[in-house]
Amino acid sequence: MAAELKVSRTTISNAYNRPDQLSADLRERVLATAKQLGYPGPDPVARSLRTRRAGAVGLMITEPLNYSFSDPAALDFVAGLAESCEEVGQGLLLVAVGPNRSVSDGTAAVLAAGVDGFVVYSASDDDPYLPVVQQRALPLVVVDQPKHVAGASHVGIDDRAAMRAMAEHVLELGHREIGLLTMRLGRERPDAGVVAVADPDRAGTPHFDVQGDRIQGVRDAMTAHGVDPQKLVIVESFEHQPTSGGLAAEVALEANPRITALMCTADVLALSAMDYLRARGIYVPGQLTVTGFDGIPDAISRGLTTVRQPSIEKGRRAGRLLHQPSRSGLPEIEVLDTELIRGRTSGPPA
Amino acid sequence: MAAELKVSRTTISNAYNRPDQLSADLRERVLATAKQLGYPGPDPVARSLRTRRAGAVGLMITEPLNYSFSDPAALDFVAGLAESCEEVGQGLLLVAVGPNRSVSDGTAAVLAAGVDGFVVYSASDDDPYLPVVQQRALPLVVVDQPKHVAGASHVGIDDRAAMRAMAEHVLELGHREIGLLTMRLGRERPDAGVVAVADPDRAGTPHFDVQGDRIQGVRDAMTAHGVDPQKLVIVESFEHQPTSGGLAAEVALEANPRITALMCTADVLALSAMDYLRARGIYVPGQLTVTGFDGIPDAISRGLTTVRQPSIEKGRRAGRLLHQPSRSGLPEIEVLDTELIRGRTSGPPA
DNA sequence: CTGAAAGCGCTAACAC
DNA sequence: GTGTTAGCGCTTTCAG
Repeated sequence: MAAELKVSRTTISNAYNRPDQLSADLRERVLATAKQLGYPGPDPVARSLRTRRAGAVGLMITEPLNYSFSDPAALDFVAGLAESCEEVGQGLLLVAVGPNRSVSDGTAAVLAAGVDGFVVYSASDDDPYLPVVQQRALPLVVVDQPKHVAGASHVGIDDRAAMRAMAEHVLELGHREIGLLTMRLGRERPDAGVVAVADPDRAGTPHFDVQGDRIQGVRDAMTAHGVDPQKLVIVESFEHQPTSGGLAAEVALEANPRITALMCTADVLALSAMDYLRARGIYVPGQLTVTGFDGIPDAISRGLTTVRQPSIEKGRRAGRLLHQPSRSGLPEIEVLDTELIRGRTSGPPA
Repeated sequence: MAAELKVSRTTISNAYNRPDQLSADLRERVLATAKQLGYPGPDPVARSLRTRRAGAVGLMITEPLNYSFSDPAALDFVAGLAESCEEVGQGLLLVAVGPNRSVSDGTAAVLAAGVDGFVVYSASDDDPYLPVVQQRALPLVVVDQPKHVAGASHVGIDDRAAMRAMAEHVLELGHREIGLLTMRLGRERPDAGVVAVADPDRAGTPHFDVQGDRIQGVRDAMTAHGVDPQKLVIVESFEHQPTSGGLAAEVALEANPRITALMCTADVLALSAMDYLRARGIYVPGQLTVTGFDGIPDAISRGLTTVRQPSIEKGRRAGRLLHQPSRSGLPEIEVLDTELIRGRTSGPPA
């Protein structure tokens, strides 16, 4: 350290961190000499070690990156989180631990993150990195899923109720044969294929709580309407491609050609399904009702019947939970509101 | 440090970092005791201080966050960078220093970032944070702009040539009255308004090199075709809203109703302009030719005549430059290829 | 294969 | 308003 320019290290430190602790004149001189000597200012790492604050929060992304970066809802969440970090002058450290990477590498990355707290976004309940991030013993906020993580705060919505409301809407229109297109239900690729009808085993014990809750929501509504919930055809799209929804729609209609409504657990799925149906000359909602979930701008502008959830707000809340922890120190649960949007893609069955 | 479980600190350290340096049995015992004692493993910050490696790269974003998160081209860049970081097990630290924040706060954030290198994405040549990040004396990669930063590597395209090629295309179709819709040309909001014709002063000395080069490219082509480059109507959109392109189109057509071609420096601008024109009942390309820049998926699918640039690849390259620096240690310049896409939005003037 | 000692660069307490 | 001292938690020689 350049204490040798003329004064002690404290003075240097003060020059940078406490302008009021020394004469403006001296401070000027210190800074000038520093610049001249090429001293880049206090080392942030050393400072972090001493102050025990890293000045950043970690965002652990366990899904493949192209997944997160292609879903507007996920991006909105990140934007909201980034925004709340910017507000308080914190950095946001993306820790990507997708399937392209060995678990040990990923573990190392989580362990190496110099952060003051973690946000976990939408992980499966058996995610291998969850124990690792818990081990860090830092403030932790889980967004969306898993729904229950010991010691972690949570930000999410009532997926079951929201999806149930959507299913009520569909059932009230008169639909009885329903297909549900869902994102992956487990970390492992299903034997049946990348896009396939989920076998009862897999659909019965989903490792992604959000998907599970939404399935349950549909079944709740079916039961309430006297429809056998076992009749629901669930198609799982394991990957996240622009055409996934279309493929899933095709699989669903093959599995049960009498389906009159396709409910999707994400707008991106629904929009892709609509593209597929249009290409096939199938009219929406005349011949088939399609519903989504998320309320992304594209869905709204295309008139999709969907559930709007406040994705940006989720990010902001997650940030806030980290930046201004509750006085009790106990984890907090925030359940945000959703809104059913009746668009132009749902109508009575043909 | 929990050296007191039974052995020395070295042994603990080795247990975590050098499994081969001690008996598997002892290692087991150490790890078990650690878990029992609730020792979360080596502190990443202390380790970074000692090893002089932070395990992360910083991404400095000087534009407002909603700007970056609403432009697919910018997102693709981030995705590419994140991908290359994931590959090598590095984190990606977002340092947002937008205009919502005081310069001193932003400076502090840049100075506080515990990273091994920085990427600066698309900043103005007079950005106040540029000197700060340079002061850090870390490996630095600038993407897009400014085109020349001392000591920094650069990843970008030949904006001038790419835009010139597009202008040639437009001129060859016969257009002579051209409007150019561009992103902001300076950090300060122009006096004329958020969306306004850029006065010669402002258009003549743009602080965003990319925009400047693209303007120059259009003028090059005009000159080559014997058209007075001063006739070009340049409309600057200072902010980045979904309707910005439409507003800019309106301003351009008001300034010169004889315009037959609207060239845009971004697809998002062009698509918004198309929406506006459609709402006004103006046919593209029948009555007006519209061109874009970037080659985002939406533009391609809507048949926009545009320039495709490899945004994801830019991110990957930027990451690579940081992760595997040249052996010479000298800054490197990478100029990526672009491709002119002749879509369905350009045609002969009416 | 294991231990002792040094020190990364900084800031917080406290004395002057 | 300025200097002295101690130590954040770790890894890295170097000896045993």
